[in-house]
Amino acid sequence: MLDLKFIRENPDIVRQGVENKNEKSRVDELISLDKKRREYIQETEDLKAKKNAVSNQIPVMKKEGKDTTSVIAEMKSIGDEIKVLDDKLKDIETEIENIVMYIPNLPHSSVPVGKSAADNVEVRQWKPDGFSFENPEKVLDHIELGKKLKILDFERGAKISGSGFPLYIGKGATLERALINFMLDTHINEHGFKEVFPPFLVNRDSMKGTGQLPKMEDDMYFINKDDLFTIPTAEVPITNMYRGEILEEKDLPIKYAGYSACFRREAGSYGKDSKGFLRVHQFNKVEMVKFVKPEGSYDELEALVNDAEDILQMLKIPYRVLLLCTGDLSFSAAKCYDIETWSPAENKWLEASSCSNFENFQARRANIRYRNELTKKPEFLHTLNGSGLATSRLMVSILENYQTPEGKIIVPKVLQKYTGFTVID
RNA sequence: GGAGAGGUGCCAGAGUGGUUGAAUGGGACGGUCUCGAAAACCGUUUUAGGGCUUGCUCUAACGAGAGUUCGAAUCUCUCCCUCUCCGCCA
Repeated sequence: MLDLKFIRENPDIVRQGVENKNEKSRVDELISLDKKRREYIQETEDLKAKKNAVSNQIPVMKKEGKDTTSVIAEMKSIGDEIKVLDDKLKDIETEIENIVMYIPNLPHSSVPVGKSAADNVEVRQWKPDGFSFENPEKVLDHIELGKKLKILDFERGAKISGSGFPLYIGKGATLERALINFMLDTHINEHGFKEVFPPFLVNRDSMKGTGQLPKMEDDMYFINKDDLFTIPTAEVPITNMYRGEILEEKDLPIKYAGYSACFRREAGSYGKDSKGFLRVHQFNKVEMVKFVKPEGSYDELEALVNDAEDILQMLKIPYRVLLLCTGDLSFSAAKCYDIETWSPAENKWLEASSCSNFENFQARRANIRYRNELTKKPEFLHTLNGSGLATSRLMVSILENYQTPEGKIIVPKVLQKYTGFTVID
């Protein structure tokens, strides 16, 4: 959520930012509503002040034995007036909220302006020693490998739940678990994160806090009976840990890493890049979330990307880092890097991580503040999060990059102590 | 799911219709005292929003929302949460 005062004072900046994000805005409407809102506030508060003053006199008058019936009657009519104004005010505030909750975060000045993913900028590429994009041998894709080695079963997953719910079996399941543990351990022991294991179902306020609602409601699984949403990412429960709280400046930055299953309806995306693991309704992810002071948040973003990259370097998976252009940025993000890993069978890059700085956009929605030691005032902090990383797309790269000409899979060195085996055959 | 108790400031805890944004205690911060510290004493200590002469002023908030009333932390209703007991259960 953007600051109403900021919108009021900088309508052009807001309009431009929203346009660069390929979104529509109702800034003008918002500004005129805001003006009306302030007029109503003044009117209603003047009446309330008067009412309070007179009401406080009533007990005094009674004590003095004076007749209060006419004052009471007068206050009653003022009360009715206040009620009418308050109702109007509430309507306006609801309308303002409806507009403001749909205004996206503005892109940071360092983000390239662009329309679509084609305008994203490659920042760097990394590949292990001796790696080549050319493959003399025939490479199997992850679906073929999964079937041949009996470690992935998409058909039975579909029978149990539906398409997009993969089933991991035997060494495939162990490898998945090993990967999760390896990533968590690395972030906790080497990158200074604290482990958290969050709930997978969250309430409506949490979904609003991180920006999934109201805009993306159709993409979320919803349990009507209990008014709960399955999380699309651990970002939601972890960021909302501090919703409505004021933190101490000395405790910042706060860094959490947590595993969760992630649930996405992916409404309307059937057919496109949807085979196997490429687009699924349930996947596993280790998420990193940071709560930081505003002034250092862009350094924290760079560090966050590096922490995610570390995992891939240890796994020896080729990857590249993209700086997303304005048009490809998500609703809540001010700046975002995607990390894509290489799939030799698809012969393309697959998005495995997204690291974003939300500045105070989420903090404002979720009302997460810290007390500035200098000013002693509560201020909104900045939130960031990054996948570190999502296993499903990463699993594609691991299986495909680590296959042998005979169609076996070598377990990456760093995962071997977690799996207890070195080859899948 | 059933029965009961309860949700007040950083914490503890009073307050059952009338200047109560809230007693009292603790903590924290500032000051006096001290070589220094402790103790003692004095003072400060929620947040959001509006207005203008930016310092003041007004409004709102005692789990959330609605209601009664001239006036609500206090009364009524709905919801949420916590605790205790019972039931069920990984």
